[in-house]
Amino acid sequence: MARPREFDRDAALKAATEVFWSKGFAATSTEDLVQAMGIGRQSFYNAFGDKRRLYLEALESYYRNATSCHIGRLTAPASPLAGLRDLLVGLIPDDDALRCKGCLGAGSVGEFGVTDPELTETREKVIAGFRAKVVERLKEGQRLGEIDPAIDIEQAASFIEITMSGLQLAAKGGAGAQELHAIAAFAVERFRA
Amino acid sequence: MARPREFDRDAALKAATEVFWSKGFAATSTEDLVQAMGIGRQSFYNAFGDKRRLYLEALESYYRNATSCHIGRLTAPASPLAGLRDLLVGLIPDDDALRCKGCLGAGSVGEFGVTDPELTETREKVIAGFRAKVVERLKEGQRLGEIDPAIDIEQAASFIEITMSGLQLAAKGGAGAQELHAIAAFAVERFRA
DNA sequence: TCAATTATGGACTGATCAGTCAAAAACGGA
DNA sequence: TCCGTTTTTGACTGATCAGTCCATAATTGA
Repeated sequence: MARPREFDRDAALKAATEVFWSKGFAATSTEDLVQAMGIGRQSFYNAFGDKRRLYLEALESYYRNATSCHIGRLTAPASPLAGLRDLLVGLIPDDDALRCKGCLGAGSVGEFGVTDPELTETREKVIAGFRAKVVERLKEGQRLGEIDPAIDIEQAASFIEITMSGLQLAAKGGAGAQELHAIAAFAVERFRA
Repeated sequence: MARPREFDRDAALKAATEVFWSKGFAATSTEDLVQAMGIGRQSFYNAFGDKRRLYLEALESYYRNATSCHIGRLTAPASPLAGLRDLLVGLIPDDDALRCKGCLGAGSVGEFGVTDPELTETREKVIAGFRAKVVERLKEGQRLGEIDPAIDIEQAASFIEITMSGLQLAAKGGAGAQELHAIAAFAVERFRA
């Protein structure tokens, strides 16, 4: 019983995500956003609240999608070590333009740190779920004798997370795909029994 | 034969560096800067050019100082492996407020990526010099039998760089000092013969 | 003492910022 | 058809942005 929305909310969110991803939060203006989203100013505020709300929403959907992809690569191969390798290697796109955008999640940590509790909470919730899967795969690796039994699982999981961040920052800094793929494989190889 | 500057240029630069370090480039206003630097607006533009010039200068002096500290820790111990460990552990301050500021260099990569050639050049020059020292220490480690001779030196050096970035991003994200110290030690331990 | 030069303080610029307002338009239910 | 509700459009808000202008002050060499 009211006028229906003319634009596709999901598509607009996706367009906004791209802008935030490329430019960061602070350097993105609402004008940039409405332009990229192809909607009017008031529609923007009606549908998404404000700039910060939109950023939160974009980040959340980005995390959801990225995490699901990560877990897919982590768990697809029969070999746990291969799964971990695919996880890390898969972070690095071959396409230059895509790779040097880095990771929106890493970008938000770099830009906000721990200054925004809502953002921090979202991040930690996502990471906790993902980390559990990594731990699972690491344990499996030790059970199968692929991974050095002397390695502490929790530390190894933290190490994987750190390596992911490092790879994504290096990608943003312009490192080449081949080089980064090699480093990813190198890191996982350090676990081999 | 002209009026001398009333403020200490180095101190002002240091104050500006702190602001950029805490807030990033885009989120820092010139008003923030002149306030923190304790100087007038015109003095600011006289002495430092403009906001971007000041950022470049701040980043350069930050890099110079940080790199010298890194190399100090890397080369101090007799054991190469201990040097690498001290390098990584030393990235992580115990003080919470300091630690969660992360690294200005990492921040600049996150914020600008490869979009600013001048900034990228500065970064790459610094990293090249530092990396050479890491390579040196890795070779020494292999010579002394501390480091697994099967490990490729160049990949190991890249891996150290990646781990440094990862640790600093995690610190910015609020990770604890103990946890990060443990991960740093864990990473280096992966090299042991 | 004065001329040349640079630093300083404060007002000022047009541009852009995030966000709001009001009026018109498009729909579903009655 | 007409009413209630929501979307859309475009103008508009005060605040803040980076950077400039100008008059005054402080210094040194002549």
